[in-house]
Amino acid sequence: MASNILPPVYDPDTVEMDRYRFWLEGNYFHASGDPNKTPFTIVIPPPNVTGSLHMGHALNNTVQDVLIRRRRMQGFDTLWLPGCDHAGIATQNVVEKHLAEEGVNSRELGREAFLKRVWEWKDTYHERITRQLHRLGVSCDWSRERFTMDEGCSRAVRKVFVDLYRQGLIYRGDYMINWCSRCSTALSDIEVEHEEEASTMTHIRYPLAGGGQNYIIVATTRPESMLGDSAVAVHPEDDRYLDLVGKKVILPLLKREIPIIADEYVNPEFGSGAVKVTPGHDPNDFAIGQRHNLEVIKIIGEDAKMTEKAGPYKGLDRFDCRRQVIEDLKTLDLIEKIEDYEHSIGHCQRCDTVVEPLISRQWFVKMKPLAEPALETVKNGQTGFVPPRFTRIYNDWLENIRDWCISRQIWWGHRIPAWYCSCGEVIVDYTEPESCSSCGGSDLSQDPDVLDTWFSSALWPFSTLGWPDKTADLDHFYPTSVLVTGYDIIFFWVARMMFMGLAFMNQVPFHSVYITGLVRDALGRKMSKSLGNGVDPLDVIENYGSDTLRFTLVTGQAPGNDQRFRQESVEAGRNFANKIWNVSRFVLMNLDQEDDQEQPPGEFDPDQLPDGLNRTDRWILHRFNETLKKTDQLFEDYELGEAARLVYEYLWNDFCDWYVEMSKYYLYRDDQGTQAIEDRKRTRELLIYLLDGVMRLLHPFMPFISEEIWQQLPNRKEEALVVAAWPQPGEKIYFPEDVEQMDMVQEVVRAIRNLRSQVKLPPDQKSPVMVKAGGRFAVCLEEETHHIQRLASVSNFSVDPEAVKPKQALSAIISEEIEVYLPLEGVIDLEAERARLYKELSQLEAEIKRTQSKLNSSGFIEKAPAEVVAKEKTRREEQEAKFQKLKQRLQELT
RNA sequence: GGGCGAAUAGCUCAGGGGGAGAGCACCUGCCUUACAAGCAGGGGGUCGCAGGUUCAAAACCUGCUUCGCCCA
Repeated sequence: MASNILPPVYDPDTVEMDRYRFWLEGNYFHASGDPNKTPFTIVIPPPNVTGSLHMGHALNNTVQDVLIRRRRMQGFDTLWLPGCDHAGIATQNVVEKHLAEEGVNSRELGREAFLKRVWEWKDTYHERITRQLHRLGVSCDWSRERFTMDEGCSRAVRKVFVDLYRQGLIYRGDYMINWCSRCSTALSDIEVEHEEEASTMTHIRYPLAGGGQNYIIVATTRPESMLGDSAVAVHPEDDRYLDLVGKKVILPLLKREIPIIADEYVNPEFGSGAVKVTPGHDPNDFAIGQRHNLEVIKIIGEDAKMTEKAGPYKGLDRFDCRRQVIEDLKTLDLIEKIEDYEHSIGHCQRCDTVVEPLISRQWFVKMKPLAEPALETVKNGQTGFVPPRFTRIYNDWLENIRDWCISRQIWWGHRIPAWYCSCGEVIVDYTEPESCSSCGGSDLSQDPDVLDTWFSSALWPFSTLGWPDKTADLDHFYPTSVLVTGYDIIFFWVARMMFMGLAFMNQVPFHSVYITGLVRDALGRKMSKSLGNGVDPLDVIENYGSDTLRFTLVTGQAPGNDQRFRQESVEAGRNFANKIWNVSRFVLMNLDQEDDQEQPPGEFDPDQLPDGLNRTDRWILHRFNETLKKTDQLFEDYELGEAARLVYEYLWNDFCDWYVEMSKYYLYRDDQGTQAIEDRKRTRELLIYLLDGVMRLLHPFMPFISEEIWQQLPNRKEEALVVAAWPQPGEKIYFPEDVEQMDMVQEVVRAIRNLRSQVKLPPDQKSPVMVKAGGRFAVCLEEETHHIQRLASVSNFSVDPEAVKPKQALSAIISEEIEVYLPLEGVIDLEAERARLYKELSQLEAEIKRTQSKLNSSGFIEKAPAEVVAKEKTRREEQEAKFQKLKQRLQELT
């Protein structure tokens, strides 16, 4: 039966297609909300509805799914809450661009019509993202899916805004903000990306007022900003300028008189020690201006063109103006010099336009009071970062936090719940007021701006659970267990969720923050649209299957570290999937042998070990048990890549390469004796048990193939692997002695294979082998004769403590007590054999030297732990014995 | 300028005080009835450099070099 079902090459398409539907139909991802069960909660970092998912999403969601699936199998009430983010500026930009291609100007379209188009866009891409997540196999509870702009989340946003406003933590005012002239909106500080760029430093002479030839030199990277200068500043202790402080200079071009002031901010070492002060267009200058009551002159407008305050330069683009100003200053001979200079320039995160600092009336969140508890809870361990080094990044940022500009001059987003009355009153409320609370008038208009996208994202862990209502979900699932996200949004999102969660829920939003790295291209470059080096996860899924992609991503990553995405790694993952498939085929194929009519394989119970377990059985059970324990520990430490590698190694190296190979002896033995039938039955039971167990272990990483195979296993108790129990280490399974003995058997097999390989004996040409063995391994080697014969192509296998090496034979020395002889019918190549033994001897000599020097050191003998010394001594004895034997073999060949 | 990370086999990366590991690539032999996307065997490394701690360092400490990232 099974052999007919499973083809020899694994085809993920046919398998993965139906499995996801099967899970959905079974409602397995649904969190019960049962208050008696322990919850395990993850809220998804909501993907932007701008476009489709990239490799970073694939990694991020795979990690979450791995964590969630294991917890589900462990019996937690797991909730993985999915959803999307409206992504204000980003989405508005792509839709605007899209409309422009249709020849539609968004601004002309009008607010309502434009928003209608964005909602359509949102629907399309939301659906696409959902489809992609399904393909990836994520086990989200889709019945609880949310969107940052749905009714509930919007209500949460208004509630938070109004409450913070009433607490005095949200205010409106004229301050210096970052302005993107292309997006035509204010940005927060972290939405500005600074890039080092080659530029120039222009040194300008500002003539002193009162005539004469004296002037003071100021240096600037932005000559056009001089049009807005309100002062020249020097350091108060700078001797060079002491007598000039209080005097005035004539601002060139505009001929305004501006004062020379003293301020600690100025670095006297830098340039001439005098700086021009432009309070309207530089944050530091703004601060100086406030200290000295300087006039703020706005010379650059929101359109990045010069205002009328720039006099004759009015209307010029800021960069054209820069060129013109330099030209005009040159004409006046007021340029001292222009030198090359590299400095960092702020760009809009979304469109890369150079950001303009300017004064604007915006809404802000007062950060200090909110930041403090967010710092405190991380310091006292209520929330921890994985890996911990990111704690510092978080702390540094929150400790130096500045107020958060939250208003955006775009249309797509949560409208600010503030209304302005013609009488001047500002009303901030949960719902639209009908009349002015001050004058009673009804001439109210709502603030046209929307909130920073991250304002709503900051509420995500509780707004999605029903807040501000007191819902059962909120009660049960908050705080969430772990947040999985990239280090690039620790400031944007993690920190903000922390302070909002603490402010409104009085509890941290999550206990752990698992930080993933970037998925880069094969050359280590960031994947980007402009480079065209992005790899579409859907392409990988189509070519290799989702399990393969997931396995590749998980094994390729260490927490917080970037990884390169390489074709070769994907192929390795694909090969692993195929290996899993084939070993399962093997097991399933061997379940329906004829004697099953009388004795169908029963169920192996690790807690009721049957009589008759042989050494190989005990060995593999022990190895499986160990793998379970280690994997669990790695899971607890969030070392998912290591955990996946461990499962890989166990499955491939132990289970496939050894246990399955050895099981063939019992399965294929032509023997109808009671013992043989008993062996066959037990072996099948174990194969089923072990395959079942490793499928469970594998399920979080490779859910599709594991579920598919598991569904074909007999003796299933649960209805689906996705909700089957996580495997537990069996308490009675502990066979270290068998493991040691099996290691020796394997070593002997390898030695024989190695000897055979020296003389290129083909596998079907079996040869006799003699083992000279005394001591504790002699019996076990003899008992495992049948395995050694099968695994090493041995005809006659004999174990004898008195064995003597035949003249025409190759030999291998395994230990003090064990030697392997491979007699050869023809004449052996003496020269080659000598060379081989000689090489082995010289390697051994080097090892002896190292061991001996350790043992010669009195410090080592006295200070190293006794067991280390003992180990070293044993090693030395074994080396010596081996050395003597090798020398003897060499002599025999001479 | 401050901080963080990386540097280990030809390539990509794990590891982390007590004999250097994996995958891929390479060489050799095998279409062995689960798998050639495989099996078996093999070669290949002063673990970036220099100091220090230690009986013992690739691992811990200090400094340096190169690359990358974050912040100012």
